[in-house]
Amino acid sequence: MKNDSRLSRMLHVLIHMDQLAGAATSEQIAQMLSTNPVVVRRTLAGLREQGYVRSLKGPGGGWSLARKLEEISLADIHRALDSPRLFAISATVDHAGCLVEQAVNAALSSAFDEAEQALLARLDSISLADVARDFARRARRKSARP
Amino acid sequence: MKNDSRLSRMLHVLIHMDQLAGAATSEQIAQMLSTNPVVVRRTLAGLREQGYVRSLKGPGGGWSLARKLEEISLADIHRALDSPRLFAISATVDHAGCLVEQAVNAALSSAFDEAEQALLARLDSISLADVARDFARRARRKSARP
DNA sequence: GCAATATGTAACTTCCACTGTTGCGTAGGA
DNA sequence: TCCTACGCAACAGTGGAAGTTACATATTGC
Repeated sequence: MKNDSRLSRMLHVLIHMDQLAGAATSEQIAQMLSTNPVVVRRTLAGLREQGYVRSLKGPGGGWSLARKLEEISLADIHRALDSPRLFAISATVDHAGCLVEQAVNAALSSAFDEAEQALLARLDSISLADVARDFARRARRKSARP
Repeated sequence: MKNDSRLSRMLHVLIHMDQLAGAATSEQIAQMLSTNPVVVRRTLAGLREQGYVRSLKGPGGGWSLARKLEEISLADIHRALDSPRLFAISATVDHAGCLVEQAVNAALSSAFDEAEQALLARLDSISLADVARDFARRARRKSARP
């Protein structure tokens, strides 16, 4: 299976947008991400629906933040992307009546559901501002000792 | 992305194998799983390498358990399948030098790595015998109140 | 030895969701 | 009006699990 990189990419973009003065075009963002402007617009559209970013058409237009980084958690962005599948593994339901299958699925589901809840709680506890602060720290460290 | 169902399927099969008296052919197992005998042999081959099952050729041959269910954890089977990717989401590494990307990846990686460790620990704490006992409980409940 | 059974394995095709691309429509600024 | 930038539909590309076909090999039982 191929991996879903939308969450990672969108976080990356949002922090960059915060650093920029004005708006960024999907063309510019696509270059940041080494991808295509259409992919950028497609993915950012979900974030706009949830009010995290704004888009403007025409010259001088582009994308900009609609909220402060402090008010956005990593889990918010995950949800804005329509909560994509977190796990690459899942239970089968080939034989709904098979008690063995039910027992296996119960064991797996409880483990995976728990892991998912813990992970989402963790992502909810991290704001984009936290990440931006970590970025700033890395930038300082780099300029101090290049 | 399509989901990986090998773990779920193999657990299902192993419990069934424990219930059976003799060996099960890949043909029979394929019917249990609604799949193809070749897929079964391909997947069980990994478990055989790790000593969890045995296979015999010729008439009367087939697959059988090489260890007690008590001695096999769910994580053991996951590892015997070569530890497939657990998560459908991953970080990008398009710009190794971008400090924003590094900060984002650090945040995501720590959350995902933690979740993975917790999940694997949980899967390690559950033995196939535990699942078999749950199966037996379900069977009793069903026969008591059909 | 021979026939039947069952695994072992290579070499495909199929399937699915994210990703990438092209093309065209629409809105806004100068 | 022209240029810019987003909006969106409709594809093709991609990677890995799953499915399929074909054939080789080993074992049992006669």
